[in-house]
Amino acid sequence: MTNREVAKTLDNIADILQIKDENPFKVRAYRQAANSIYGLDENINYLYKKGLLGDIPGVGKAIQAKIEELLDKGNLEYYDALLQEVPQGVLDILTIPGIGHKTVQILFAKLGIIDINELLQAALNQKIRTLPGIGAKTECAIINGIEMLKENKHYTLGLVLPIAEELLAHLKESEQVLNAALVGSIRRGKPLVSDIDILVSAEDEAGVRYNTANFRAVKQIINSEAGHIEGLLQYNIPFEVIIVADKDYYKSLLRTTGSKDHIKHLQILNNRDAAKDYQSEYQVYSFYNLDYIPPELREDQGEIEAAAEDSLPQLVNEDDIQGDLHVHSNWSDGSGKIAEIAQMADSLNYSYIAITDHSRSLPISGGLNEERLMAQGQEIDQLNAADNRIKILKGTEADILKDGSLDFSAETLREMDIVIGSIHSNFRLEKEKQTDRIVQAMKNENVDIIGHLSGRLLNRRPAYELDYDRILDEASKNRVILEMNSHPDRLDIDAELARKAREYNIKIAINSDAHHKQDLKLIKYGLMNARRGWLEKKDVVNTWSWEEIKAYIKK
DNA sequence: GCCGTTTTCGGCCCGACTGTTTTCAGTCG
Repeated sequence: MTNREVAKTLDNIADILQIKDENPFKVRAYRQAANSIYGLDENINYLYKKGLLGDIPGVGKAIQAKIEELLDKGNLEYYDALLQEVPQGVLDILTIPGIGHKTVQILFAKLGIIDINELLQAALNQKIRTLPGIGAKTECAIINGIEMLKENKHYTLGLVLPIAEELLAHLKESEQVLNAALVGSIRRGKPLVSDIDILVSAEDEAGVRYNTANFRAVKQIINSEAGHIEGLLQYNIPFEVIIVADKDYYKSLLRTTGSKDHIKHLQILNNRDAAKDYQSEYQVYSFYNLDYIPPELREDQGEIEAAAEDSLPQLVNEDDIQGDLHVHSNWSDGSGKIAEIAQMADSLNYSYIAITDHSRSLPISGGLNEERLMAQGQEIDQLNAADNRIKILKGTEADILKDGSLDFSAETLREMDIVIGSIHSNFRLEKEKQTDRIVQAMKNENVDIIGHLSGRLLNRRPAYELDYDRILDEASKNRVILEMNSHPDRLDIDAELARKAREYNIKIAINSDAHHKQDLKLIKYGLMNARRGWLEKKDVVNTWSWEEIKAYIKK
């Protein structure tokens, strides 16, 4: 069992206990343990073997025993019994925006609704509005919410990529496999993907078949015919393994990477049969008289024309990244000490890192008031004095309040090396008001970066209404940096807007928004998205030295 | 259910917004 699966189980237990209206502190205990496990650096099986489960914050005797049972037997009696009372389908209802545990409890108790489909039927029949405390508006919100969820038949790249990489590594271990790669939308770095596609070249298909079926996360093989294996992985993620002869590998690599529009456009360009033995994708593109096109650009958005004219962008690379400008510590809702985060940043060869904890209007996240912010600054000064391998920057992720002001005084903000302004409340203002609010923040001379601009949460919450032309115009005028938030649930701003921002000469910061030190590595998702937005090194401020950034943000 | 330079009990982040009400409960961050 993986860390994620253990954490998810504890989270589900918390949900069921909350629906059953049990002691809220007990609920929180399960949630905290789950959160700790989500953020662990180590494999939980390893910790169990070493007898270190009890060292995980929030894991006491009772939860430790439950984790051990899970890891030993693959299931947990306590949890199975809870599921008898409150089935999984009831928990799924919690994913509908605006529906919490109390509402789920009422739906379950009064109408016996046990899954999303039954809920939709009841809502369409106007039965929900008859329940105590629930009216027509909520009923409508339920219908809209379910429709939104049904449209989202896609998985976030953050969920799928680690499993895909594991399956790829597993296949590569086998002797029969000559070449193998992730292909399809994963290779193109799309934030949401519908399945995992892997291309394999092999002389012996039977060996590949055997190996695929033996991968630990394979739930079911649906189809297995010549050149092709199809099935389901954990979380019901569909996967496909495409097997070709080695001489066809690079041609197939291009074809299976897609996108469909990109391939179609290529074929119109040159309809001759490219039945050659290519040694690389570069060679395939040169057959079409084109420069090599990186997978992230292959969406038929002008990349083929650019490749023909030798004017493709030199996309930003992982090696270019010099630091991270948005990281939370245990001073607010992060889990790591500043010193540990700095150490991790050093191991990633960064030269600077900004500690940007929440501000006071986010009390649930332990937002800092002026006094604590200053105290944090002193700790950072001490750390910088003790160790100069990495520069720790003093920052804040200050809330943009409803009227566009920030909840720190100008005086306090001036003390900071870097200030991110972000919205964490009032998501549903009308378009003009929401835009005014952000423009107001951008005009604030102390704001350097706007964090997660659109507020979208993939598969969960749509972006809020904004006039993006006006935003880009003002960002450019006020020399405000826009954040490319790397969290795979956000990837905000999206690639399309990033590309547009580039036209306005707006600079982008690819930030991790890490809440655990391990999350610093999430930057790879932001990088993929930045590349999909055609961004080059010069567009991305955290490819620059801190001195260069400082000179840029000094307005 | 966890945790403890107040350790075996008694605490354990909260404030704004929304919808349903007519003073409040539920949700969200």
